[in-house]
Amino acid sequence: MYWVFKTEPSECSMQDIMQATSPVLWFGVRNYQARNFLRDQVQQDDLVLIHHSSCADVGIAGIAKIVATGLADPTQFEAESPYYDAKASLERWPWYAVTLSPVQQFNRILSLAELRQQPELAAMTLLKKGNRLSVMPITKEEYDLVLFLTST
DNA sequence: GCCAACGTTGGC
DNA sequence: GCCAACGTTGGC
Repeated sequence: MYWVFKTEPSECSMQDIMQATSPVLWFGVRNYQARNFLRDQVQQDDLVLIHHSSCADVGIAGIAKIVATGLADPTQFEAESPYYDAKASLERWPWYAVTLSPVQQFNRILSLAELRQQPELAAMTLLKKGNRLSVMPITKEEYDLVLFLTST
């Protein structure tokens, strides 16, 4: 499948994924709908558009590939972490993480305004007003069109 | 910094 | 189980 992951570049940027020497752990999802996608549908070798959010240059920065799925997000067990969840135990934990390897960093950030100019992308969850999901499925057609835009 | 939109909480 | 109040997200 194809996905968009929302990430704050101050935590995990496309550059971080590019420069890492081993797969990067992508963690911090604390929304049940996004968690369910991550747990139940994200599969090894799926391709992911990496969207930078809450930053100066908002938009899609590149592509990563899923390496491992079904991992426990370690931060849910770390009391000092902002992602700590007191209800999580080693026997029973709610929050999942995956690892990512780089595929390609785009030569520019594709802004939301630019994506919105494409009528074929209007159905993308990422472009919906008020959307807060950090893990969103997209169609192959949407994925291919985003890739095409980076070549224009 | 503003504010719309959404998820979560908690009183009843 | 409803729903108002509250907190958070996130683009602008």
